[in-house]
Parts: sequence; C-alpha cells; structure tokens
Amino acid sequence: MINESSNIFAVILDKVRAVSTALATEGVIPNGLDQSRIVVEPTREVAHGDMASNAAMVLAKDAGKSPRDLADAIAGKLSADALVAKAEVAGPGFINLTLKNDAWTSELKALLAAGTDYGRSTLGREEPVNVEYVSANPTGPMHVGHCRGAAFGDALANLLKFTGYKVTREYYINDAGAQIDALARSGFLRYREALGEDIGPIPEGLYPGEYVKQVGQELKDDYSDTLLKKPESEWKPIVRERAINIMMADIRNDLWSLGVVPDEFFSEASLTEEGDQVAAAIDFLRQGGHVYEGRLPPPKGAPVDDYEDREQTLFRATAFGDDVDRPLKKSDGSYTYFASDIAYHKSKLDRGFNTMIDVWGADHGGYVKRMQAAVKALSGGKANLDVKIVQLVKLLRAGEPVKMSKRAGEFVTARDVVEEVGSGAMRFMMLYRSNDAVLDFDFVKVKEQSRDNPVFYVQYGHARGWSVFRNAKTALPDLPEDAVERCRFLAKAPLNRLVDAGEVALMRQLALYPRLVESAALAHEPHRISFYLYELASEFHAHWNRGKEAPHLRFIIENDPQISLARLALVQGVVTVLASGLGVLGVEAPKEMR
RNA sequence: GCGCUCGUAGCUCAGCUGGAUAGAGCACCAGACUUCGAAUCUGGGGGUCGGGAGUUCGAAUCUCUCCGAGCGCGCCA
Repeated sequence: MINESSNIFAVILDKVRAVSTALATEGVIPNGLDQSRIVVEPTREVAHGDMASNAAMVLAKDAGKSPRDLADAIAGKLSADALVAKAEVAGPGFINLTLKNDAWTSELKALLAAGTDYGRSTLGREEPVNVEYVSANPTGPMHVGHCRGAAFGDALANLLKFTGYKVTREYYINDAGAQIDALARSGFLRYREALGEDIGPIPEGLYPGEYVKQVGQELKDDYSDTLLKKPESEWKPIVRERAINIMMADIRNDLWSLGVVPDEFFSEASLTEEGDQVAAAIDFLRQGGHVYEGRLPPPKGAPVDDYEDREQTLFRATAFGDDVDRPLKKSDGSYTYFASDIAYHKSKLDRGFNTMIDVWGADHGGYVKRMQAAVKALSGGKANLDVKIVQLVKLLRAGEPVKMSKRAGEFVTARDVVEEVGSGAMRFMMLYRSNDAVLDFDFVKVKEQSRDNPVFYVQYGHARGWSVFRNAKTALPDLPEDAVERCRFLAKAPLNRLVDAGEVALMRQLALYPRLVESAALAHEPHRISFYLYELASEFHAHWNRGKEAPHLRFIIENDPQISLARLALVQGVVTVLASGLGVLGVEAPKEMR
C-alpha cells in the first residue's frame, strides 16, 4: 500500500483549522463552529501571496465577529507558524499567506522522494468503483466517435485508481436485440456470397460494411453449404455467435491499440441466457412497489407513427426524479433496452459497486434521469450512479470537415486514427476539452510540432528536461541515468539554493499537483490534468528561456556543482510530474523528440 | 411543447464545485538564437462572462425567467 503523498495545501488547511479551534478554546470565538467550508487555495495574483484562506469570512457570522477582526486573529496566530513567512488580511477578510522558501523546497524534496507516486492519494479509501465506457455495439469496428469515450473513461479510471479507489473498467457488450439480428442476417448474406451467389446490393437495414465478409468466409470454411439447408431458427444462432465473436475480437484489438484494457466484458445476452435476470430485476422492483401496469400519455414532439395507446409494464421513475414513468416491455412482449439496463445495473450492485460511473455519448443524454432513477430504486438510495456525457467530435483535416457516409458503411475507424496520429496524441487531444464541450479534432493539428498543439508542447517539455540530464553528464558524472535512481539522488541536493523567482514559481506550480489531482478525481474530470500539464510545461519553457538572456539562471553552472544539483532537482520535479500526469492520461512521455 | 447540455476576447476554449482587478492558445503588432533543444520565449492591444431579476460579505459559477445552439423525447441501443 502506498502512503498518501504530500499535499501542502492540505497541510496549511489543517493549520488554519487548528488555529480556529485554538481560538475557540481561548474563548475568542464559540466552540463547535462548522469548519467544513474553510478552504485554502492558490492565489490568482502574486501580490496576494502564495495561498489564501476564506476562514474568517466563513466563520464570521456564526462567531458573531466581523470578518476583518476574525481574520486578524487567525492571521496573527498563523504568522507564528514555521512554514509561514507572512500572513496578511486583505479585501473583505481574506487571509493571504506567503510561505517561507523552506516550505517549497521541502515540498520538492517530498516530490522527489515519492517519484511518480507524487500526487497519489488515499482519497478513495479503496472503495470499489465501476467505470463503464465505450460499450460500442459489436455490429462493426470501433469508429472515431468511440475514441473520445474510450480516452475519457480510461483516463478517469486511471485517475480514480491514482487517488485510491478500487477501480473496475467495464465494457458492456450490446449483443442482444434487433441490431444484432440484423448483423446475423448480414452475415448470412455474406455467407451466401462466399458460396458464389450474387447477392446484389445490401438491403436497407442490414450492415453493408466490408468487414461482414469475414463472417461469411469463416462460415463457408467451417460449414461449407450446410447452413443453407437449415431453417432460419437453426442458422441464426450460429451466424450470430460467429459474427459477434469476430466483431468483438476486432473491437478488443482496437481497444488495445488505444491503450484500453477492460477488466470486465459484460454481455447483455448473458442476462437472459441462464435464468432471466431481467425478469428477476423487474420482480425485485415490483416487490418494492416501483413497477405497475398502466398507460402513458402519447410522446410529445417528434411524432411516433405507429403509436398505440395500450396498458403496459411501467417503472415508476417519477418517484425518483424522472419526468415520466418508463416502459419495460415492448408491444411484442420482449424487454425494452431500459429493462435490460436495469438488470445490468443491478448486477453491478450485486457485485458490490455502490459507486458507478457510466460514460455515454451525447445522444444518450435523455436517458440519464431514468437510469439514475432505476439505480436509486434498486439500491434503496444507497448507491450512486454518475453519468458522464461526452460530446460530439467534429473531425477536421486542416480546418476542413472530414466527410463520412454512414449509409455506405464508410467511416473513420478508431484504427485509422491511431495509425495516423498515435494513441497518445489522440488521447491527449480528446482530453483537452471538458467532456461536455463539443470537440474539434484536426488530424493535421494533432501532428503539428508547435505550441498550438498541446500534445506536442507538453511532451516537448518532458523531452527538454531529459535533454538537460543528458547534457549534465560532463559537469555531474555521478548523475544516475535511471529516473527512479536520479530522483533519489537529487532529493539530497541542496535545495535551499533555489531562490530565483522563476525557480520558486516552478516549485509552486509543482506543489499544486496533488491538490489538482484530488479535485479532478472528485469532479470526475480528467481534462483538468491536461490543462494543468500545459501550464506546467509553459512555466518550464519560460524559465528555460530566462537562462538564455541570463546565463546565471541556467540549470547547469559549470563551476558550481551544488547549485547545478539543486536546479537539476527542480528539472527532475518537472519531468516527474509531467510523466505522472501524462501517465494518468494514458499518454507516453518521450525522453527525446528529435 | 418538455428534459438534458452549452453560450466567457475576432476564433478555439479554461476558470480549481461561491472568492479579490475574469485567464490561456490561435490570429494581429513589436522583439529575443556565437545558447542546457528558437519545435521555444518576451511584450502589446482586445470582455456589458447571451439579456434581465434574485440569493449574500462576494456570482462567470447557485435559483428563477427570457433569447440562441446541440442532443433527446414508448416497441433503436
């Protein structure tokens, strides 16, 4: 088990709370005030010091004191702290803290000691979390639309693991229902084609893609023409199983090339194969009084041409925050997709997950409320389902939209993207947006080697750091080449030599990382890591260039090995955090990019 | 008609779950390479945070309302 690594903001927050408690003990303010709203956060302006707390403003009302007076009292005690250089009261009652340089250097030392475990935390307390993502239908290869969900879900899973949750990555195989039926029929058609029959154009409603040909070919190889003589009821299960196996093998390959390795593939069909788990889940809800037979008003908006008013089996979703009650059975008596999904989520509950995260595409947004309602009903309100909607990806090439024809079965596959730009660049780009913002993905820009391409810019920062180590060989022959050993070696450097404003700014930026990781994990927003890494790289590039104008600021100073060591320690800190963050995102951190 | 998401600089977007004078990149203008990687950096102009009202010490952030865009609205998954 890895210990929680250092987080200087948490340390200072504890100190602020301790001071408040001390003031209560002294009778300055009442006992038992709510300290939960107190925060310590980085300041936006350097003039405001390193970090600021709202403690006085939050406690003032209940304490019966003015925020400024209370702030004075708290600041007075804080300024006596060993880490604090200055505590000032500003504005409506902010307590602005400037830390001693020792605070930053000891944080850097902690970083080097922890290595790429810096930022790792025990926040999640090993709580099981199920993250379900991608879940593409096995009716064809993964296309680019799935990439965003894959990158997002996988990075989120990494992030949660990094912050101490027990994560299961899950892929739901939609291998039941009408679309799979269509796939089976498409496969059978290709089978006849493989046997030499002229099948003409692929009928509407079937899958026209070339990839179905493999199904026909394999069936021919294994069964020659024997399937032709069998009735549909007999050949269909055979074709269906073969088609799903072929498609899933393909999808697993694609996932792997994206760096995604699910822990669990859950088959929708399995819900009804050995015992009817869907019926069981509905019964379970019925016993809780959440299922009834009744009628629904006709759907508003887009007209439903074959609408018939009838009594049906309904889930009382309105009791759990949804807008209408939801049907569980179709008119032919089969289950709706929602019914299967209820059984599926019940399985997650039964497997011990009280925290579930589903990653869905934007077109499923209207489905969120009912699923959350179902989870509430199934768990008696104990479990929580967070649904992350990832918005559309607009594919561009040098600013021009990439044309795709779904009708002809032509689309950009996940494999196409990985082959052209690489999985790392794809993942970073997909994560350089909030999940609920539409994203422009430009094939040309992702490969560009410029500041305009954040993937490159961040990776270049990492490579530049390694370049310094390579150049340090002559001045510091003892410097280990291995990253882990070098971290340990540099942790002993005289860090108190790091006094330049640019150096301190970098140490500050590095110290933000653990706090940022935690907030990103709590918000389920991995894109915050990407933006942070961009800022860190920017700070690093900027400091690098200062050494051009002012040679005494360079990392390697020929006749001063001690300060060189200290500065290399700083570079190592940058390299380590960049590598750590890129690792969480699932993006490689290259040592050189020539 | 209803629900969800979004609306922030000319463009593309951040904004750390309510904090101080709202940030970054691109584009535009002006600068820095006998150099640890100039694939980089420095400086400059540019905003009624879609409009309006409310909540409070304090709102881009929360509530309501209107405007605009995207997605969805039994028997597709």
